[in-house]
Amino acid sequence: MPPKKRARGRPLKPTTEPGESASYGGDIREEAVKEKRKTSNAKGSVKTRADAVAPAEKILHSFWLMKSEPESRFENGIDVKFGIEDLKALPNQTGCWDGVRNYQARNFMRDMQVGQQAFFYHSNCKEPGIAGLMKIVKEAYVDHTQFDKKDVHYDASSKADNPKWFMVDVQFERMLNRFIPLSELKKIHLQHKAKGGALRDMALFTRARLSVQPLTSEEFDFVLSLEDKEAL
DNA sequence: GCCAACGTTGGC
DNA sequence: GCCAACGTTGGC
Repeated sequence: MPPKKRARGRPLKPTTEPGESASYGGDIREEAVKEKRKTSNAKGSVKTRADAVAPAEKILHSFWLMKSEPESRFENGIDVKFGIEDLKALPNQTGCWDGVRNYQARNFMRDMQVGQQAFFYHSNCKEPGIAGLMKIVKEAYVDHTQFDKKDVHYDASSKADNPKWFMVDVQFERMLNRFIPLSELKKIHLQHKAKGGALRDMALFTRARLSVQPLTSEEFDFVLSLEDKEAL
């Protein structure tokens, strides 16, 4: 992989570990495990034994939304700004998505596969929303910034022999034909929640604070289709 | 700049 | 293992 400048994810403060059993980490997968246990448990009891069931297959998501801040904001004297234009400006238009310090978001990054697409979402700014598309070009590997005392996302609790935090490499793919503002997505989400539709359960609204989130292919296609339609 | 939502921590 | 206090996210 080309060595490159950094792209930063949502500059979350380093948190100390609650252990790997993050409350939401792989929630969907856990649901799948539960289902599997139910059906494969001969006694059909509520109680299940972990060693009595076959491991559930990993349910892998294929589409993603990743948040970053396009406007300057200083954290410990360091500017955490990283918008889609910053990614575009890097060599090979590629950067590593470092600085993610949330277990659920980390787990999703570890599920990412090379070639998958992600929306670049602008957060904490004048007009939040989806700016463009990028591609995962390197699967999850250790986020070196957790060991760098000078880095905003330094995590003293993470040990080199058992790193807590990971990142992926992303490459700019293209801008959307138009910026899709959060406000518009929200209106659609509310409509779909009331009457049904692709965005009824979109993580952007059901898990607003999650900085790396999966989309179903229906959600992805729907959002993408908006770029060629008139703004609401 | 406010503050609701919610993830994390730590006391018990 | 509960849950109150705390800290952060991120829209508004």
